[in-house]
Amino acid sequence: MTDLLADRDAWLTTNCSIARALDVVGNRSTLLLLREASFGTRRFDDFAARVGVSEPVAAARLKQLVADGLLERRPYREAGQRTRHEYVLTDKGAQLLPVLTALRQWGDAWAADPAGPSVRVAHHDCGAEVHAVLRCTAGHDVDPDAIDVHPGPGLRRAEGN
Amino acid sequence: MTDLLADRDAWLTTNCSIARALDVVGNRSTLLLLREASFGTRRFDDFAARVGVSEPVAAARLKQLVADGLLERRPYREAGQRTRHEYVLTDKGAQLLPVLTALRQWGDAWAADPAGPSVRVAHHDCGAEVHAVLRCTAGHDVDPDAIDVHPGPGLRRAEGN
DNA sequence: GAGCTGACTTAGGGAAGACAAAGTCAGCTA
DNA sequence: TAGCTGACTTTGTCTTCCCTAAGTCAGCTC
Repeated sequence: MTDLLADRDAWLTTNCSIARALDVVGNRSTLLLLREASFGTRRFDDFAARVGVSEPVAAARLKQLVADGLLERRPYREAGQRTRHEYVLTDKGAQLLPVLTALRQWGDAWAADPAGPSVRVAHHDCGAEVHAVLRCTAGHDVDPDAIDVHPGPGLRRAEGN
Repeated sequence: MTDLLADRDAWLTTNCSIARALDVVGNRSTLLLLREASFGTRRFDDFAARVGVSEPVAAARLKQLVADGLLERRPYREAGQRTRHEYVLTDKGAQLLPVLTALRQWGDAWAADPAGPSVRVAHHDCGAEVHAVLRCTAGHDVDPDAIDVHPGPGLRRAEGN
Protein backbone atom coordinates (compact mmCIF):
# COMPACT_ATOMS: atom_id res chain seq x y z
CA MET A 1 0.00 0.00 0.00
CA THR A 2 0.82 3.62 -0.12
CA ASP A 3 3.75 5.04 1.70
CA LEU A 4 2.90 8.28 3.32
CA LEU A 5 4.89 10.97 1.61
CA ALA A 6 7.37 12.60 3.90
CA ASP A 7 5.88 16.06 3.67
CA ARG A 8 2.28 14.94 3.70
CA ASP A 9 1.56 17.31 6.54
CA ALA A 10 2.36 20.28 4.36
CA TRP A 11 -0.34 19.31 1.88
CA LEU A 12 -3.50 21.21 1.92
CA THR A 13 -6.74 19.43 1.35
CA THR A 14 -8.39 22.33 -0.38
CA ASN A 15 -7.95 20.92 -3.86
CA CYS A 16 -9.25 17.38 -3.74
CA SER A 17 -11.09 15.98 -6.72
CA ILE A 18 -12.89 13.47 -4.55
CA ALA A 19 -14.18 16.24 -2.33
CA ARG A 20 -15.30 18.24 -5.35
CA ALA A 21 -17.04 15.23 -6.82
CA LEU A 22 -18.78 14.76 -3.49
CA ASP A 23 -19.91 18.37 -3.56
CA VAL A 24 -22.00 17.35 -6.55
CA VAL A 25 -23.02 13.77 -5.80
CA GLY A 26 -22.09 13.26 -2.18
CA ASN A 27 -25.55 12.63 -1.00
CA ARG A 28 -27.59 9.49 -0.82
CA SER A 29 -30.65 10.58 -2.75
CA THR A 30 -28.59 12.15 -5.53
CA LEU A 31 -26.68 8.94 -6.14
CA LEU A 32 -29.82 6.86 -6.02
CA LEU A 33 -31.48 9.14 -8.54
CA LEU A 34 -28.49 8.68 -10.80
CA ARG A 35 -28.77 4.94 -10.32
CA GLU A 36 -32.34 5.13 -11.56
CA ALA A 37 -31.37 7.35 -14.46
CA SER A 38 -28.70 4.84 -15.45
CA PHE A 39 -31.31 2.10 -15.30
CA GLY A 40 -33.45 4.04 -17.74
CA THR A 41 -35.94 5.87 -15.52
CA ARG A 42 -37.01 9.17 -17.04
CA ARG A 43 -40.17 10.45 -15.42
CA PHE A 44 -40.50 12.45 -12.25
CA ASP A 45 -42.97 10.19 -10.49
CA ASP A 46 -40.96 7.11 -11.32
CA PHE A 47 -37.80 8.66 -9.92
CA ALA A 48 -39.51 9.51 -6.64
CA ALA A 49 -41.18 6.11 -6.30
CA ARG A 50 -38.24 3.96 -7.32
CA VAL A 51 -35.69 5.79 -5.26
CA GLY A 52 -38.07 5.96 -2.35
CA VAL A 53 -37.92 9.67 -1.66
CA SER A 54 -40.69 12.20 -1.28
CA GLU A 55 -41.67 14.49 -4.11
CA PRO A 56 -40.10 17.63 -2.66
CA VAL A 57 -36.78 15.85 -2.35
CA ALA A 58 -37.00 14.36 -5.83
CA ALA A 59 -37.85 17.78 -7.25
CA ALA A 60 -35.00 19.55 -5.49
CA ARG A 61 -32.39 16.94 -6.36
CA LEU A 62 -33.45 16.59 -9.99
CA LYS A 63 -33.36 20.34 -10.37
CA GLN A 64 -29.87 20.45 -8.92
CA LEU A 65 -28.72 17.58 -11.13
CA VAL A 66 -29.97 19.47 -14.18
CA ALA A 67 -28.26 22.65 -12.97
CA ASP A 68 -25.04 20.70 -12.49
CA GLY A 69 -25.30 19.24 -15.98
CA LEU A 70 -25.64 15.59 -15.00
CA LEU A 71 -29.18 15.30 -16.27
CA GLU A 72 -30.88 16.99 -19.16
CA ARG A 73 -34.54 17.97 -18.89
CA ARG A 74 -36.27 17.73 -22.19
CA PRO A 75 -39.83 17.77 -23.46
CA TYR A 76 -41.50 14.70 -24.84
CA ARG A 77 -44.98 13.77 -25.82
CA GLU A 78 -46.80 10.46 -25.61
CA ALA A 79 -49.79 9.86 -27.85
CA GLY A 80 -52.91 11.33 -26.30
CA GLN A 81 -50.95 12.96 -23.50
CA ARG A 82 -49.85 16.49 -22.98
CA THR A 83 -46.24 17.50 -23.33
CA ARG A 84 -44.12 16.49 -20.39
CA HIS A 85 -40.47 16.61 -19.43
CA GLU A 86 -38.12 13.72 -19.01
CA TYR A 87 -34.74 13.55 -17.34
CA VAL A 88 -31.92 11.85 -19.20
CA LEU A 89 -28.30 11.36 -18.31
CA THR A 90 -25.84 13.64 -20.02
CA ASP A 91 -22.37 12.46 -20.82
CA LYS A 92 -21.20 14.08 -17.61
CA GLY A 93 -23.78 12.10 -15.67
CA ALA A 94 -23.15 8.84 -17.51
CA GLN A 95 -19.50 9.03 -16.61
CA LEU A 96 -20.45 8.48 -13.01
CA LEU A 97 -21.36 4.92 -13.90
CA PRO A 98 -18.02 3.59 -12.63
CA VAL A 99 -18.82 5.13 -9.24
CA LEU A 100 -22.24 3.51 -9.13
CA THR A 101 -20.87 0.22 -10.37
CA ALA A 102 -18.10 0.19 -7.81
CA LEU A 103 -20.60 0.93 -5.05
CA ARG A 104 -22.94 -1.81 -6.22
CA GLN A 105 -20.11 -4.26 -6.41
CA TRP A 106 -18.95 -3.43 -2.92
CA GLY A 107 -22.51 -3.72 -1.63
CA ASP A 108 -22.87 -7.09 -3.31
CA ALA A 109 -19.65 -8.28 -1.75
CA TRP A 110 -19.96 -6.87 1.75
CA ALA A 111 -23.55 -6.00 2.49
CA ALA A 112 -25.50 -8.40 0.34
CA ASP A 113 -29.04 -9.51 0.83
CA PRO A 114 -29.13 -13.27 1.57
CA ALA A 115 -31.23 -13.74 -1.55
CA GLY A 116 -28.50 -12.25 -3.71
CA PRO A 117 -28.33 -9.02 -5.69
CA SER A 118 -31.55 -7.62 -7.06
CA VAL A 119 -30.08 -6.60 -10.38
CA ARG A 120 -27.52 -7.94 -12.76
CA VAL A 121 -25.82 -5.41 -14.98
CA ALA A 122 -24.67 -6.93 -18.25
CA HIS A 123 -22.53 -5.81 -21.14
CA HIS A 124 -24.91 -5.02 -23.98
CA ASP A 125 -22.60 -6.51 -26.58
CA CYS A 126 -21.92 -9.89 -24.97
CA GLY A 127 -24.23 -10.27 -21.99
CA ALA A 128 -21.43 -10.81 -19.49
CA GLU A 129 -21.63 -9.15 -16.10
CA VAL A 130 -20.11 -5.69 -15.70
CA HIS A 131 -17.93 -4.57 -12.84
CA ALA A 132 -15.52 -1.79 -12.00
CA VAL A 133 -11.82 -2.57 -11.85
CA LEU A 134 -8.67 -0.61 -11.23
CA ARG A 135 -6.26 -0.42 -14.09
CA CYS A 136 -3.14 1.55 -14.81
CA THR A 137 -2.44 3.31 -18.07
CA ALA A 138 0.18 0.66 -18.84
CA GLY A 139 -2.68 -1.83 -18.97
CA HIS A 140 -2.08 -3.76 -15.75
CA ASP A 141 -4.84 -4.68 -13.36
CA VAL A 142 -4.09 -2.91 -10.11
CA ASP A 143 -4.56 -4.37 -6.68
CA PRO A 144 -5.95 -1.96 -4.03
CA ASP A 145 -2.76 -2.58 -2.06
CA ALA A 146 -0.50 -1.71 -4.96
CA ILE A 147 -0.92 2.02 -5.23
CA ASP A 148 1.43 4.91 -4.55
CA VAL A 149 0.26 8.45 -4.04
CA HIS A 150 2.32 11.29 -5.47
CA PRO A 151 1.80 15.04 -5.41
CA GLY A 152 0.18 16.39 -8.57
CA PRO A 153 0.42 19.75 -10.35
CA GLY A 154 -2.53 21.23 -8.48
CA LEU A 155 -1.21 20.44 -5.03
CA ARG A 156 -1.30 23.32 -2.59
CA ARG A 157 1.10 23.41 0.27
CA ALA A 158 0.90 25.05 3.61
CA GLU A 159 2.21 28.61 3.75
CA GLY A 160 5.94 29.11 3.56
CA ASN A 161 6.54 26.27 1.11
CA MET B 1 -28.05 2.54 -22.94
CA THR B 2 -30.31 0.42 -20.86
CA ASP B 3 -33.76 -0.41 -21.99
CA LEU B 4 -36.25 -0.09 -19.22
CA LEU B 5 -37.56 -3.53 -18.43
CA ALA B 6 -41.21 -3.86 -19.11
CA ASP B 7 -42.21 -4.67 -15.56
CA ARG B 8 -39.84 -2.24 -13.94
CA ASP B 9 -42.68 -0.76 -11.98
CA ALA B 10 -43.19 -4.02 -10.18
CA TRP B 11 -39.66 -3.97 -8.82
CA LEU B 12 -39.16 -3.00 -5.28
CA THR B 13 -36.23 -0.91 -4.31
CA THR B 14 -35.83 -2.50 -0.92
CA ASN B 15 -32.90 -4.68 -1.92
CA CYS B 16 -30.41 -2.43 -3.61
CA SER B 17 -26.71 -3.02 -3.10
CA ILE B 18 -25.92 0.58 -3.91
CA ALA B 19 -28.31 1.76 -1.22
CA ARG B 20 -26.82 -0.66 1.28
CA ALA B 21 -23.30 0.45 0.39
CA LEU B 22 -24.44 4.03 0.91
CA ASP B 23 -25.81 3.11 4.33
CA VAL B 24 -22.20 2.47 5.28
CA VAL B 25 -20.24 5.05 3.29
CA GLY B 26 -22.89 7.40 1.94
CA ASN B 27 -21.63 10.42 3.72
CA ARG B 28 -19.02 12.95 2.80
CA SER B 29 -16.81 12.78 5.84
CA THR B 30 -16.80 8.98 5.86
CA LEU B 31 -15.57 8.80 2.27
CA LEU B 32 -12.96 11.48 2.86
CA LEU B 33 -11.69 9.60 5.91
CA LEU B 34 -11.38 6.49 3.76
CA ARG B 35 -9.52 8.54 1.16
CA GLU B 36 -7.03 9.52 3.83
CA ALA B 37 -6.75 5.95 5.07
CA SER B 38 -6.02 4.79 1.52
CA PHE B 39 -3.34 7.48 1.27
CA GLY B 40 -1.71 6.04 4.38
CA THR B 41 -2.98 8.29 7.18
CA ARG B 42 -3.21 6.40 10.45
CA ARG B 43 -3.48 8.79 13.36
CA PHE B 44 -6.53 10.48 14.75
CA ASP B 45 -5.25 14.03 14.59
CA ASP B 46 -4.01 13.59 11.06
CA PHE B 47 -7.37 12.26 9.93
CA ALA B 48 -9.19 15.23 11.38
CA ALA B 49 -6.74 17.79 10.01
CA ARG B 50 -6.34 16.32 6.54
CA VAL B 51 -10.01 15.67 5.98
CA GLY B 52 -10.88 19.04 7.42
CA VAL B 53 -13.47 17.96 9.96
CA SER B 54 -13.73 18.73 13.63
CA GLU B 55 -12.55 16.27 16.23
CA PRO B 56 -16.02 15.18 17.36
CA VAL B 57 -16.92 14.31 13.79
CA ALA B 58 -13.66 12.48 13.17
CA ALA B 59 -14.11 10.51 16.39
CA ALA B 60 -17.67 9.50 15.59
CA ARG B 61 -16.95 8.49 11.99
CA LEU B 62 -13.79 6.58 12.80
CA LYS B 63 -15.62 4.71 15.53
CA GLN B 64 -18.38 3.80 13.10
CA LEU B 65 -15.89 2.74 10.45
CA VAL B 66 -14.24 0.43 12.96
CA ALA B 67 -17.63 -0.93 14.01
CA ASP B 68 -18.48 -1.56 10.36
CA GLY B 69 -15.20 -3.36 9.80
CA LEU B 70 -13.70 -0.95 7.27
CA LEU B 71 -10.94 0.18 9.56
CA GLU B 72 -9.06 -1.70 12.23
CA ARG B 73 -7.98 0.09 15.38
CA ARG B 74 -4.75 -1.27 16.68
CA PRO B 75 -2.17 -0.28 19.25
CA TYR B 76 1.27 0.89 18.26
CA ARG B 77 4.16 2.43 20.02
CA GLU B 78 6.71 4.92 18.81
CA ALA B 79 10.03 5.17 20.62
CA GLY B 80 9.73 7.43 23.63
CA GLN B 81 5.99 7.73 23.26
CA ARG B 82 3.16 6.07 25.05
CA THR B 83 1.07 3.41 23.39
CA ARG B 84 -1.43 4.84 20.94
CA HIS B 85 -3.93 3.49 18.47
CA GLU B 86 -3.80 3.70 14.72
CA TYR B 87 -6.50 3.15 12.15
CA VAL B 88 -5.71 0.94 9.18
CA LEU B 89 -7.85 -0.19 6.29
CA THR B 90 -9.15 -3.71 6.46
CA ASP B 91 -9.68 -5.72 3.32
CA LYS B 92 -13.32 -4.66 3.40
CA GLY B 93 -12.26 -1.04 3.52
CA ALA B 94 -9.55 -1.38 0.90
CA GLN B 95 -12.08 -2.79 -1.54
CA LEU B 96 -13.75 0.59 -1.64
CA LEU B 97 -10.75 1.90 -3.55
CA PRO B 98 -12.54 1.54 -6.89
CA VAL B 99 -15.27 3.82 -5.54
CA LEU B 100 -12.77 6.44 -4.42
CA THR B 101 -10.82 6.14 -7.62
CA ALA B 102 -13.91 6.51 -9.77
CA LEU B 103 -14.94 9.59 -7.80
CA ARG B 104 -11.49 11.13 -8.09
CA GLN B 105 -11.43 10.46 -11.79
CA TRP B 106 -14.82 12.04 -12.29
CA GLY B 107 -13.79 15.03 -10.20
CA ASP B 108 -10.61 15.39 -12.26
CA ALA B 109 -12.63 15.27 -15.46
CA TRP B 110 -15.61 17.43 -14.56
CA ALA B 111 -14.83 19.54 -11.55
CA ALA B 112 -11.10 20.05 -11.78
CA ASP B 113 -9.10 22.81 -10.26
CA PRO B 114 -7.51 24.93 -13.02
CA ALA B 115 -4.10 24.01 -11.67
CA GLY B 116 -4.81 20.32 -12.20
CA PRO B 117 -5.28 17.45 -9.77
CA SER B 118 -3.52 17.62 -6.44
CA VAL B 119 -2.55 13.98 -6.40
CA ARG B 120 -1.46 11.41 -8.87
CA VAL B 121 -2.18 7.81 -7.96
CA ALA B 122 0.28 5.43 -9.53
CA HIS B 123 0.57 1.68 -9.89
CA HIS B 124 3.25 0.60 -7.44
CA ASP B 125 4.70 -1.95 -9.83
CA CYS B 126 5.10 0.24 -12.91
CA GLY B 127 4.42 3.83 -11.91
CA ALA B 128 1.65 4.35 -14.45
CA GLU B 129 -1.45 6.23 -13.42
CA VAL B 130 -4.36 4.26 -11.95
CA HIS B 131 -7.98 4.69 -12.87
CA ALA B 132 -11.28 2.86 -12.56
CA VAL B 133 -12.76 1.29 -15.66
CA LEU B 134 -15.81 -0.80 -16.41
CA ARG B 135 -15.16 -4.28 -17.63
CA CYS B 136 -17.30 -7.34 -18.25
CA THR B 137 -16.40 -10.82 -17.13
CA ALA B 138 -15.72 -11.70 -20.76
CA GLY B 139 -12.87 -9.21 -20.62
CA HIS B 140 -14.26 -6.40 -22.74
CA ASP B 141 -14.01 -2.78 -21.78
CA VAL B 142 -17.55 -1.53 -21.30
CA ASP B 143 -18.85 1.84 -22.37
CA PRO B 144 -21.26 3.54 -19.93
CA ASP B 145 -23.83 3.50 -22.72
CA ALA B 146 -23.47 -0.21 -23.35
CA ILE B 147 -25.12 -1.72 -20.33
CA ASP B 148 -28.32 -3.71 -19.86
CA VAL B 149 -30.02 -4.15 -16.54
CA HIS B 150 -31.63 -7.48 -15.73
CA PRO B 151 -33.47 -8.69 -12.66
CA GLY B 152 -31.26 -10.67 -10.27
CA PRO B 153 -32.03 -13.49 -7.83
CA GLY B 154 -32.65 -11.13 -4.93
CA LEU B 155 -35.19 -8.99 -6.73
CA ARG B 156 -38.38 -8.37 -4.82
CA ARG B 157 -41.53 -7.59 -6.65
CA ALA B 158 -44.59 -5.69 -5.65
CA GLU B 159 -47.34 -7.74 -4.01
CA GLY B 160 -49.35 -10.06 -6.24
CA ASN B 161 -46.43 -10.94 -8.48
C1' DG C 1 -64.22 25.44 -21.03
C1' DA C 2 -64.33 21.97 -17.13
C1' DG C 3 -62.04 18.27 -15.41
C1' DC C 4 -58.23 15.34 -14.90
C1' DT C 5 -53.56 14.15 -14.04
C1' DG C 6 -48.69 14.34 -13.85
C1' DA C 7 -45.46 17.40 -12.14
C1' DC C 8 -44.24 19.93 -9.24
C1' DT C 9 -44.22 23.85 -4.85
C1' DT C 10 -45.23 25.42 -0.14
C1' DA C 11 -45.41 24.95 4.82
C1' DG C 12 -44.15 23.01 9.02
C1' DG C 13 -41.39 20.03 11.67
C1' DG C 14 -38.05 16.18 13.13
C1' DA C 15 -33.57 13.82 12.87
C1' DA C 16 -28.84 13.76 11.41
C1' DG C 17 -24.57 15.96 10.69
C1' DA C 18 -21.66 19.80 11.27
C1' DC C 19 -18.93 23.32 14.11
C1' DA C 20 -16.40 25.71 17.99
C1' DA C 21 -14.89 25.73 22.59
C1' DA C 22 -13.82 23.53 26.53
C1' DG C 23 -13.16 19.45 29.37
C1' DT C 24 -11.41 14.62 30.40
C1' DC C 25 -8.22 10.92 30.51
C1' DA C 26 -4.36 7.73 30.04
C1' DG C 27 0.22 6.69 30.48
C1' DC C 28 5.22 7.99 29.27
C1' DT C 29 8.88 11.24 30.60
C1' DA C 30 11.38 13.63 33.78
C1' DT D 1 4.52 11.76 41.15
C1' DA D 2 3.71 15.84 38.41
C1' DG D 3 3.36 17.31 33.87
C1' DC D 4 2.64 16.83 29.13
C1' DT D 5 0.30 15.51 25.03
C1' DG D 6 -2.40 12.93 21.80
C1' DA D 7 -6.81 11.26 21.68
C1' DC D 8 -10.81 11.74 22.36
C1' DT D 9 -15.75 13.53 24.87
C1' DT D 10 -19.12 17.00 26.21
C1' DT D 11 -21.99 20.93 25.47
C1' DG D 12 -24.61 23.89 22.87
C1' DT D 13 -25.91 25.65 18.49
C1' DC D 14 -26.67 25.83 13.51
C1' DT D 15 -27.53 23.91 8.96
C1' DT D 16 -28.88 20.32 5.88
C1' DC D 17 -31.70 16.57 4.74
C1' DC D 18 -35.87 14.43 4.72
C1' DC D 19 -40.72 13.68 5.87
C1' DT D 20 -46.03 14.40 5.51
C1' DA D 21 -49.83 17.05 4.06
C1' DA D 22 -51.73 20.19 1.31
C1' DG D 23 -51.64 23.28 -2.32
C1' DT D 24 -50.77 24.99 -7.43
C1' DC D 25 -50.43 24.76 -12.30
C1' DA D 26 -50.42 23.50 -17.18
C1' DG D 27 -52.52 21.70 -21.00
C1' DC D 28 -54.98 17.54 -23.25
C1' DT D 29 -59.40 15.28 -23.36
C1' DC D 30 -64.11 15.38 -23.49
